[in-house]
Amino acid sequence: LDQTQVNQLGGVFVNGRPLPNAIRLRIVELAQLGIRPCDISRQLRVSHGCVSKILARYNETGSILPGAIGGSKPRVTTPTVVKHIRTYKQRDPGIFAWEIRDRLLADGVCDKFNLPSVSSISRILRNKIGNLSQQSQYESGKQAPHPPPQPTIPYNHLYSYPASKVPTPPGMPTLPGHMMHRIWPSSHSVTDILGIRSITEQQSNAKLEEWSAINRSNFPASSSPLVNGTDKAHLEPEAKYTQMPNGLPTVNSYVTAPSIPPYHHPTQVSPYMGYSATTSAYVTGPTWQLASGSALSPHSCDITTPLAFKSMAANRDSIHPVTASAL
DNA sequence: ATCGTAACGGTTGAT
DNA sequence: ACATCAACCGTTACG
Repeated sequence: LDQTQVNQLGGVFVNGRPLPNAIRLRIVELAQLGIRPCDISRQLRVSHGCVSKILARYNETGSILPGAIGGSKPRVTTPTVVKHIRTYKQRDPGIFAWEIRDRLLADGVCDKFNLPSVSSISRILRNKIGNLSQQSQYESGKQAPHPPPQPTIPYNHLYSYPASKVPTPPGMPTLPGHMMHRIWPSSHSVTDILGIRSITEQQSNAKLEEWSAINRSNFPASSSPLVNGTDKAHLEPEAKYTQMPNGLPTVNSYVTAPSIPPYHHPTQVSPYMGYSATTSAYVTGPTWQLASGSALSPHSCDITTPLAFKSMAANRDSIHPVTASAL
């Protein structure tokens, strides 16, 4: 159950599982400081292949999050089918799943290969159509079908994919004002970000992974990643980890920094100070040890990370001024 | 020396 | 409740 391993660089990883978000975050941030990928790889002890992948993904999606793991895209349960099922159920709340199935076939909504199984239908009834009273919101607007049982934690603000595939480099191209707050990368207040993140992650590590699903429920001619992302987030049953954070993250503490200066004053955003400090706080946080244990274990390498920085700085000295100053 | 990428062994989760 | 299986994971190695 604990498949934690050590790579060639001495870094800890869990085979088959995504790198912890804290590390993903640092990869992107170091890159934004102008540090070369190969150096990031060595310093964070993450394979350069992985660094490359994460940075590439970040450049085109704007998110540091891993893709959606597992599951399968609906083969029969298309939005259209769900809509019809909802209608049937609404018209006749006492209808049986097998009756719905028959009707789907009779009404030509599905052919016999397209046809959902009875258990599928009942699952849809259970999960996607809980309350039959109000449901029109989903069709027209962008509201959750069933109200979020828990306060919606605004981690979307930190991790969501931007509406366009436009990379959000230091220059930071502008997006519609109302979604400016969604732009994730911010060189500003790393502490704030990590602070929020720790709370966020306390809530559920797995949830982040799930809602980060980019195109999982993506049907042909579907909408933007952003929409899908938020949709998915709202549609999640998410009854698994109902761990409530003691304090709620304040959206306001996240300050949007529209631009990232070419160079920072090293003291301003110093990986050495900033990261080790914030990260250790992040790691040793009170309620940090959650259920999803295995994925968190690599965080323990945070302890060793400062050492990595030190040795690097000692070794390479003035070879790469940028790197050196950043360290 | 760097970096993109495919093979590989692994996990996940909707169907 | 259980099995599939296609999605993704990070590492490794090659070019």
